[in-house]
Amino acid sequence: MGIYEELIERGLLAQVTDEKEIRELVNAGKAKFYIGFDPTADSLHVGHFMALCLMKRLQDAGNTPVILIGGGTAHIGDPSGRSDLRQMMSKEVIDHNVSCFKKQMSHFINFDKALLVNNADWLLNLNYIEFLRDVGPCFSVNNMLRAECYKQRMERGLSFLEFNYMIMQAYDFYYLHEHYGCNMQFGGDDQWSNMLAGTELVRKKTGKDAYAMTITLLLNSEGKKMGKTASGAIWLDPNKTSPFEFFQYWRNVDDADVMKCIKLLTFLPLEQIKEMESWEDNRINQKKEILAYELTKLVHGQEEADKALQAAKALFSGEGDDANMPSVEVESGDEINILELLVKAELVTSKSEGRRLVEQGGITIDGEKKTNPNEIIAFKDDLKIKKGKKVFIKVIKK
RNA sequence: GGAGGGGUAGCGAAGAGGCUAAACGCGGCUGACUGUAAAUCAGCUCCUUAGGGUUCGGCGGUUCGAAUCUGCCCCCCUCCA
Repeated sequence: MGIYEELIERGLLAQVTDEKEIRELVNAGKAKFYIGFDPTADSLHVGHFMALCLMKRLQDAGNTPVILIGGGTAHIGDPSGRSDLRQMMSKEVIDHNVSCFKKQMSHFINFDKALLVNNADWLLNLNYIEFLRDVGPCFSVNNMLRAECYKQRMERGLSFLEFNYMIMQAYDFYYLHEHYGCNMQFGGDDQWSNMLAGTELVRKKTGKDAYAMTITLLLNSEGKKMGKTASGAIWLDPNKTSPFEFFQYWRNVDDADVMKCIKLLTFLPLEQIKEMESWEDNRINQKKEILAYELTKLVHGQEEADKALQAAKALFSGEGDDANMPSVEVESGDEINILELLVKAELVTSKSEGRRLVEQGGITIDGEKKTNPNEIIAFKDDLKIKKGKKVFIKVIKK
């Protein structure tokens, strides 16, 4: 089985421009493919994770990844699937984010056999008139307006700035094709129209074929994007989302989504996954544990994954070692008001919220349920606080 | 540039001088039931030193009293040019 078949089997591919050609290219390890990353935050998140995994898979099969950092396109902002205008980012912020991305990706991709480019290097110096005369004739506004990615914005308003995003992305492909021999583009399925614009531009300008394929968007059984919680994205940066939180996110996915995630995101061999599919229902929690462990290992390394697993076992089933429980340091005297403690430990954002929690019986400290919001807690070295059913934290006195 | 409509809590959306810290829905939190799942049910969901305090795009004004009336400003949408 070739890598292409494996990708299909895992359900990773959403759309391709030319199945036969792409299959041959990829299976022969002859694809030089690019994926764009918009540096709109200072860390990659789970949404990027799929793309990184796909890159790794293809790289392992002998293909060459080209990682394109959208340092230039970030100045415009992609309107695809967006209901509102993106905030314009300053050059300093973009540069900072770019460097953070580089660092994170290097844990993942073998850069000896990959390229990393930043489209700021060619987009920022374009001359408007020259550029328009160069690629402008290749784009039909009529066609662009029909593109799915603008639909939503056609109703709410689309600025000319954002309208140009597609052209920039298409130009990237053309540029990479010319300068680096890049013959394929990958991206999220929401990028499909932008990517098609690229293959068409390459064809019109050079007469050569270029290919595009999209990765399935990671949706849960309700059709919502995964990798987000109420408080924001799940980040790959351990300082923004701790390995334990990361582990717990996957440990808690819906039953209906477990096997899909395992297929899509882990590197477990397909035979093993098939075997897991035949497991009885009561092993669902084992599956979730495997999913969480594998993904944590991929992103944060084996050691962190082991720690997260141990901590989870200690907290939820009483086995294992609770030394790896997530912790925070708090400055305090030997006694502290319970509400103040909760706020300082960042378990709640206000004392009102803490008061509510305590009154509703949601706080347990060192195994003892607290219901009096005015209680003064003796604070010697550390306290184990449980908030609700799933949030555990060890508060250490600074 | 002209005409009209609009900006209310994380989101959607009521409210049109006091009874409004602001209906309702979603989301979120806690509890019950469970399997660290889903579904369901109950409560909670601005801050607080628990006395109060600060909110309805922004800054002023009228009034005993303003999310509600008013002046200017900012932003968004629709139609016309």
